[in-house]
Amino acid sequence: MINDIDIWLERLTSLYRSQIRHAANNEGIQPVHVEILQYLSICNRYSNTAQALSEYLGQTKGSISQSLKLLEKDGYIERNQCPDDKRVTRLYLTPKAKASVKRIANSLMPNLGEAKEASDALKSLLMEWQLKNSHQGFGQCQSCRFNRSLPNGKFQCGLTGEPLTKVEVKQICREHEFHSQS
Amino acid sequence: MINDIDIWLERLTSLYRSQIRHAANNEGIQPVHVEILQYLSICNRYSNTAQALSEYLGQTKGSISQSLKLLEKDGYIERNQCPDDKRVTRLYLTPKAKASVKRIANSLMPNLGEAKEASDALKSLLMEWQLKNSHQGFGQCQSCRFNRSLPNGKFQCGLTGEPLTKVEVKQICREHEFHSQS
DNA sequence: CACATATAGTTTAGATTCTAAACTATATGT
DNA sequence: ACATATAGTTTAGAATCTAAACTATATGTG
Repeated sequence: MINDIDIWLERLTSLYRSQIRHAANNEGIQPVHVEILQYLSICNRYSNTAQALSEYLGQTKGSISQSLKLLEKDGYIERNQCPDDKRVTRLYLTPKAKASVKRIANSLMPNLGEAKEASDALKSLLMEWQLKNSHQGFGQCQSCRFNRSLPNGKFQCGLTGEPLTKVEVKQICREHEFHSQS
Repeated sequence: MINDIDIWLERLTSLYRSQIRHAANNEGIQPVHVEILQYLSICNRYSNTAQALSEYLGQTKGSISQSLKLLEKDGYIERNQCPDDKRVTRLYLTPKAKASVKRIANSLMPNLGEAKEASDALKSLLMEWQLKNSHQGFGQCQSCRFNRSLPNGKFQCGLTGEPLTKVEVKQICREHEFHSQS
């Protein structure tokens, strides 16, 4: 027997995808491309790679690779080989892509960001889910167990030791882990 | 600027789809087919049609039609022309399909149905969303403005006038509308 | 009744995406 | 030096998606 929460989640998912499809149509690109651009607009500087995208969107590397080729051809992204690890190619949004992402964000669920309780509920749902499936990764630094608050009001990543600005602490990171419960 | 709730929703959506994809793999069918079977397992007797599926999943009728053809060939669904309106074909899950749906439900988010607050938050999110986009439809009768509670503990649909059992009042209906806010 | 229009669903063709597997290249560990 | 792991690309074939044309039934109007 399917329970209530599955039904709501199912419906939310379908609705969200419908909206993404519609937004993609308006921009003249594919739904997956919207998701890729969105991810790149909210991920941090450790997480802007094809591999991370593949994990985040749950699709094969090959599929992502093809989408990226198209997005580059159409002037939405730029690629840079990482000097520290030459296997890695970092991805960057062009101004054209940033404008698209902005338009899309405005078209999705206007003014829904205000719903504080809903936001908290979604977060805790996600947390429980990821913990249960030991499917770690992908969350904002501000909710990560590696994140430290410094006395000066700034933040620091306990994994890399690097300082994080107020903007960066809200970005999505591959290495994100929730605080463990018990 | 993308806000928090968009990020959580985005992530929940991606995770959910990953799980569906995985479940579909285990069953040897396509992800869309899982969604179709799930919908048919929770919709009521007015809503088990190709048209409703097309609206619910936000895909073209052609696409749905093709999926249904495959599902019928593989013994997951049966079709019956509706005697009252011969344009309509009603869809029914076979025992094989019901078994699949059961396995899939168990593999998704074990024990997550208990989270009462999360369930409420999702519901109110959905409600706000559907109202804002005047995108009505698809919800459980128990939250519909047409649903009436009878003195004997049973329910009645104000649109069709038909009585609803305790099971039916939890099913998904095409004609569902939330109570309007003001 | 005749006609126009709306709705449910199917079919077709072409573009796109997805997956799986083989492949290149760089890093890491012993 | 060697085995193994990781990042990413390429390829081929299967599946999906969309859009548009099409059939069939219902409904509304003069």
